[in-house]
This record gives sequence, C-alpha cells and structure tokens, in this order.
Amino acid sequence: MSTPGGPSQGRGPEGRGARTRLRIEEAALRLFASRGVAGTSVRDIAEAVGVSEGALYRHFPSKEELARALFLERYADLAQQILKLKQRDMPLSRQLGRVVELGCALFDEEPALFAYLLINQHDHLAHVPDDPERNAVSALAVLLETGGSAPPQPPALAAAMVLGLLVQPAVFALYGRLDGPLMRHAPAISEAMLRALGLAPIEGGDGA
Amino acid sequence: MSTPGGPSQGRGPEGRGARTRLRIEEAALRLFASRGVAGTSVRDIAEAVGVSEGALYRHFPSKEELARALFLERYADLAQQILKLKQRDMPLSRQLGRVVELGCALFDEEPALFAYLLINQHDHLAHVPDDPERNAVSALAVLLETGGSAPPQPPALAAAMVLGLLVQPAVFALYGRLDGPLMRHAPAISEAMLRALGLAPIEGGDGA
DNA sequence: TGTACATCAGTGAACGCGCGTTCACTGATGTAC
DNA sequence: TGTACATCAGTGAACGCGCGTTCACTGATGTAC
Repeated sequence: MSTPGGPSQGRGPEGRGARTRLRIEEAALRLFASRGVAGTSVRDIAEAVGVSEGALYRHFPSKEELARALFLERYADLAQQILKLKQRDMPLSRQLGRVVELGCALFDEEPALFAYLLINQHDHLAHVPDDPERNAVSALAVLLETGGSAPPQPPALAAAMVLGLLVQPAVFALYGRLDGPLMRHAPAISEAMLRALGLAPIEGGDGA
Repeated sequence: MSTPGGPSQGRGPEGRGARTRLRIEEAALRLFASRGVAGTSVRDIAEAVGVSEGALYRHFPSKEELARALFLERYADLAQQILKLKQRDMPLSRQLGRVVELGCALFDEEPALFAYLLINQHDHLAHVPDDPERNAVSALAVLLETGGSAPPQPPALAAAMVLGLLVQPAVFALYGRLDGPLMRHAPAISEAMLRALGLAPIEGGDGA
C-alpha cells in the first residue's frame, strides 16, 4: 500500500511526531504537578523531554494551551469512566460505590495526574464544555439523574455533595491529614455518601 | 503624655503606615481573587492603592509574602470563628449547623475572600501551622473531637467529609452549577452532613 | 524508477518585554538631652 | 524650648533577568507525475 500508517516511523497518529507530543504531555504533567504551572518553564519541559524549546511549539500553540489541553483531555477521560458505570445494570448505590473506588484508585495510582486536576481546576473549569462525555461533573450528574431514586436534594446539590465527600478526603490525604492509600477509606466514604443522599446503605452486602 | 498613640496621625498600629498596609491588603485580595496572583502585578496593586511600587515593600518583603500573609491571616480568622462555636453549650449537631451557616455567609458576603482562600489554598496550606487558633481545619477537628458523640469515621475523615460537604457546593455555586445565595442551601447541607456523620438529625426542630 | 516538490518535526540562537525588586533620596514624625 | 539625630513611610526611576515565543534553517518522509 502507498497509504501511510505502516511501520511506526512515518506520519499519522503513530508517527514520530505523535510520540513526541505524548512525551511532552507526560513530562509537562509531571512537572506541572510537582512544581506548578507557573513554576515550570518551557525550558524545563523541553529539557525533560530531550528536545528543543521550539519543538514544543510544533505540538502546542503556547504553554498555557498545553496546560489546558492536558487538563481537558484527562478530565474528559474521567468523565468517560464515570459514564461507563451508567451502562451497567446496577442500583445507584453501587454505581456511587464504583465512583468512589474510581476516585480513590486515581489518587493512589496516578498521584501526579490527580494533583494536577485538583490544583489547577480553577484555571480551566470555565473552559470545560457541559457535555457529559467530556465533563466529569456533568457525567456524575447524569449518573445521579438516571439513578432512579430521587434524592431529597436538588440534583446539582447532590452532585456537589458526592464530589465533596470524595475530593476533600483526597485533599486531606495530599496534605498528610489522612494516611494510607485513599482506597483504605473508600468503604467509609461510600457509606457516608449513601447516608448523606438519603439512600439506604446496602444491607447484607459484605463490602469487598 | 509623650508616648505615641494619641491622635491618629503618628506611628503605631493606628498610624498612617498601618492604614496603608490595610489598604494594600484589601486591594491585593480583590485583585488576587479576580485575576489570580500570577495575573496580578505589583504595579497593579500599587496603582489600585494609589502608592508607588516601592511603598509596597515597606510593608511586605515580597509579592509572594504578601499573598501568604493574606492567606494565613484570613485563614486564622476563620479558625477563630469556628473555635468560638466550641465554647457555646450546644450539641455537636447544632455546632455543625453553625459551621455551615458560617461558611455560606462567608461565600455570600465576602466572595472575593472566599474565592481567594479556595483557589490559592494549595500554595499556602503547607505553611499553615496545626494550631487550631490559626488553622481552620484543625479548629474543625477540635470541634468534632470535643463534640462528644464519637462518629463512625476516624476523626480526620469526619473532618474531611464536613469540609467537603460545605466547600464543594460553594465551588458549584462559584461556577454557576448551583444558584441563589449559598445560604439557601445551608439547611440541606447541614442535614446531609448529620446523616453522613451518622448523627441523628434534629427532630422537631423547625429549621429557620 | 527518477525527479521535483510539499510537508512535517526538529534545531538552536535570539528577541524583547513584563516583571519583581532595588535604591538613593525626601519629608514628616518622634526622641534625647 | 531648641537642636541634632533616628526612624518611618513614602517617591520614582532604573535594573536586570527569566521567561514565552519567534524564526531561519535542516533533514527525513511522503506525494505527483
């Protein structure tokens, strides 16, 4: 064939360029998470990747756009993961338990990503579309709305509570006020969440 | 008397210098809240106050120290307000209701201050002492510990939940996902909080 | 298959500007004697 | 009370540096005919 996409050298989404873009994103995420966006220079990122500063501008129009793309992409990933739970045939209480586990796992297994999303949310949230496929909060709202049982709160407030009960323990863990892997606290968080929403806790269910 | 402190012209905590310092703090808080710390230059602040840039350095050693002093002072104020609730003879459930009202009132009445504390917390939290007189989270923990009824969660987790149930709705309100003054949602937040903690809601109490 | 051209992804040096900070100086106020 | 000195809170101009960004150029790869 004369079309591209053969061995992993040429152009296209598998080519050298795309791999460099991924390496830039990885390095930027790590640096942004540990030193902050303002504390990370384009030079730092280029050096970490092993390319020149100019190369960075072949993939992103500016440092700020890099930071934003990073946020929007990963935030959309999160939204997709939450939406997937909707499709399973589970009661809302179990779906929320999965959301909690998902959040705890993210915190424990990708701390840099979690910290980046958490700390820089206010720089980017206004640019996140409402689309539940790209917006984790919208995805959560969809989950709560289609969950069947109408909670005693307005849906937006219920979503805020769910998120708060998950995110704030993560913040505490981040600052050493809560120890161990966050997953250790997932059962307690889930149960408190169900009580807060006025949903009966799973009776007879033995956790795990 | 020959000691200073007479008419409000000379030196001391009431003098011209102290008043300028307050004006700097006020202008900086407003600008930091609306444009962010990085988006606000020392020139901006000096111009807003109506003094030269150099004057700013008579009161704060650097822009970053100004931002930090601002955070630590206001965060300590918050801690004091929370600690005051401990002294009143109230059941924990009512004290928590007051904490919620306190947070909602702060959001509604001093939005710039609330936004500043919220958005910049990660730049300064590591520098806040544990002292409950200066640390709002420690103050909250004290309230929960001395509240009598042992919650089903470890104390730190309970504190995280309380804070999350209060702060996340505020974030939603900040981004227009929740409308009206936040105080409108205070009763629902308080009730959810008590349920989450496993404390019986106030029976017979007619809200207000 | 060979040749000419287009595009992509990179280099590395330079630019220039906005920024935090410094500094010599001034006038007002307080203090010592 | 008068004089000399110290301190405080301000001015306004300048500094210099780190930063994001640009740009001419290069080599590799793909495409047209």
